[in-house]
Amino acid sequence: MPRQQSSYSPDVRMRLDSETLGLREAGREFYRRDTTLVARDLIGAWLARRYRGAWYGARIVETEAYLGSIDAAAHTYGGRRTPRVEPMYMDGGHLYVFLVYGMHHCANIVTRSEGIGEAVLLRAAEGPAGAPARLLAGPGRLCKALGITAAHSGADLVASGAWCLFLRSGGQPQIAVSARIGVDYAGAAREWPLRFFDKDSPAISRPVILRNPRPA
DNA sequence: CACATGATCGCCT
DNA sequence: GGCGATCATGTGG
Repeated sequence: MPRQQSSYSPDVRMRLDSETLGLREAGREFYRRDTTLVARDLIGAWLARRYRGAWYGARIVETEAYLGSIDAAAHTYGGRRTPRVEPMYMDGGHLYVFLVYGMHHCANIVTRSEGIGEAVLLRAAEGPAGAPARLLAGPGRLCKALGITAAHSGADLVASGAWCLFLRSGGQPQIAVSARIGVDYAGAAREWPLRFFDKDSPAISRPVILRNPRPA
């Protein structure tokens, strides 16, 4: 049977509320810190993109840290360098975007300094008020809704004019931790508690992952 | 609700 | 040549 494309309209890009533009912008040093800390601090931040003169954005509610050469789940495991992953070795604050399963994109924010190869995967976000609740609930959906593709791999989030990250202000969200999703091939690293999500968000990609879902 | 399946292609071995 | 840092749909309980 022929498969229907997504039921969401293909070109929806989330318009950023003008009031959120008053938040403070993350500078280079924010991204150069410890990758796991950055992954935590990205919960509640707004990723914004300028497209044809207007700003669009979403509030990040779920992330995963990928720890480079020591992390069997990371594309840079063992210090591997290929053309695809080269942006992951850029200075903190750049985008690393790749295609999975031949049809979905995954967006990451590079952390630490040039040559290290660590990053944070953006797994889910909430659109501005009025957007469908689960429009950005998953890494592929997030990229689709914001119009992010592999062509954006290597883009700079700091002072580029086309991208911006606004840090959360005010109340701290309740942040929960779990193992990462979809990395069962990664040996011991599959258990590492490197997934962070806003407990109260309706837009997280999956509910809490149980450690022992099916005891014998 | 909980699975199971197929789509689809760039990348790396 | 094999396989994903996924998702939408379909089945059955």
